[in-house]
Amino acid sequence: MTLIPSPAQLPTVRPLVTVDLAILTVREHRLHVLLVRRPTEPAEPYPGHWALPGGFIRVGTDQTLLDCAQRKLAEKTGVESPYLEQVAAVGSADRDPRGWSVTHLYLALIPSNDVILRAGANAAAAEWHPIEGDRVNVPLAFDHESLLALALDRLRAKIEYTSLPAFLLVEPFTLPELQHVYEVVLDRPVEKSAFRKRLFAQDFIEATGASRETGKRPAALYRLRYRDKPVYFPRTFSPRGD
Amino acid sequence: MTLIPSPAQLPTVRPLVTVDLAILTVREHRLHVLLVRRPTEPAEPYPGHWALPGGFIRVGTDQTLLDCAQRKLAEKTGVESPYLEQVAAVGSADRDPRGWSVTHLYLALIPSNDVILRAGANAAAAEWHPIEGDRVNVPLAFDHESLLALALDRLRAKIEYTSLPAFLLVEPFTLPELQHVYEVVLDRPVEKSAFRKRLFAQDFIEATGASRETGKRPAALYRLRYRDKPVYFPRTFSPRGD
DNA sequence: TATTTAAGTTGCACAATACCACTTATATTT
DNA sequence: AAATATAAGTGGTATTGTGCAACTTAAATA
Repeated sequence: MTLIPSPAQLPTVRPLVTVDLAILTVREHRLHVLLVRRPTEPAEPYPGHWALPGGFIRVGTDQTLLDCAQRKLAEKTGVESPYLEQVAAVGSADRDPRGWSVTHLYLALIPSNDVILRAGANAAAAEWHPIEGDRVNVPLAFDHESLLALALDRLRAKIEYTSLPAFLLVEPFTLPELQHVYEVVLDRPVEKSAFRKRLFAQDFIEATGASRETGKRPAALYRLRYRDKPVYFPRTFSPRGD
Repeated sequence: MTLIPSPAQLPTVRPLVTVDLAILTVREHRLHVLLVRRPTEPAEPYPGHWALPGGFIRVGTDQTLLDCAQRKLAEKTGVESPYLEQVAAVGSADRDPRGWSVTHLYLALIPSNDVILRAGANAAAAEWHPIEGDRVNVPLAFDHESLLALALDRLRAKIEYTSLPAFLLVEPFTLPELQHVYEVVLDRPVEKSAFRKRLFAQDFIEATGASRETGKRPAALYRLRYRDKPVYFPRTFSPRGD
């Protein structure tokens, strides 16, 4: 009996593979995260709980991990090309009661203005929830509280030395508006003069010529020179008392 | 006929889930990466090619993604607790001919001295290969060339503002040795005086009292104060001519 | 016209690094 | 033994980007 070369051994038991999104925006002077309600069927884990939007990779539909994240973002928000960044992959035997699972966490920054929330097929409702510190005001399904904390850590770390917050605003925007976004995310005041010098030194914004009337002296409007990626500053922010 | 609540729909077709490691060290004044040879059976993809060490998650064995990375690292090198960091997850329909797959890339830094290379069950040979720029001198299987580039990018970015290179040395080490590791990884000279002032300002190293004879003036030996995590410097390195 | 307020600017202080010259310790050469 | 070479290690000024505070400017309002 001749042995046919045995086919390569592929694992028959495979982990569940998902993508989850921490979609963040600034509304009413506070950072918010988009949450969806899990289905209420008792067969589902965490029925009725709030969760980060996400779901299984669709092997037939999604060409890449990033495609999958973009698809889910568009499904929930209608936003097509926001800032979208992979934060981390978290995988373990016990994070999902249905079995060994790996989730791929993406951070999305979008301006709150141009969002039309859509309840997805697998989610009864989608709502903005304000962020208090590292948490949100409702319990989350699975390990989504720690996923949210990871995304917030990433955002707050990068804000110290990048222009990421610009992606939370609609263009054109004024410098006081941009400064305010920094202050909301960092949860501390930012010094006006140093802030503006940083921006101008990198010249990643340009004046539109127009200005916005706000009741007092009008503020000049700016747009980004490059929409695709953030600018890196040579040093971090940090008030002297550190 | 009564409907039983349908069980939650889990995907029946699931991606392959793997972990790959970029294990880096400095030998003979150059950065090296550990590569293994893929099995030569024709049923295997990329038979006989060099590849980053890695493999499928073992759902029965590995409790977490990190556990899996640690297990594979120990299998190949015998090193138990090096610096190990998740770099990124890369997933797509076409990166592995056997089907939709996601790999989880980890970066490991180890001192070359205490390594005993072991050919694993699924790899005929394990060898150090010198790194030239972003590449290695042999073609790699799958998308491992771009994975390697990702790991190198991460290392080089972090070296600009952290003490990561210390994990590439055995303790105790001298400051000229540490400086040399920085220069090898950055592929540019580092200014001695500024370098030392940075180190001392963070005080993450302490003198052992002993010194190493090198032919000329002996160099003082130092050890790390904290083995678990790198130190972050307040600014990046960068020569003025940038 | 004076006042108020937010937008925007100017100038000096300060901290960390770049760069360069110098001193020190050891081995080697004369 | 003294001079020399070389790598280890130190000190001092220049430069850069931020922190901080006072100032000017432009509009709305009293």
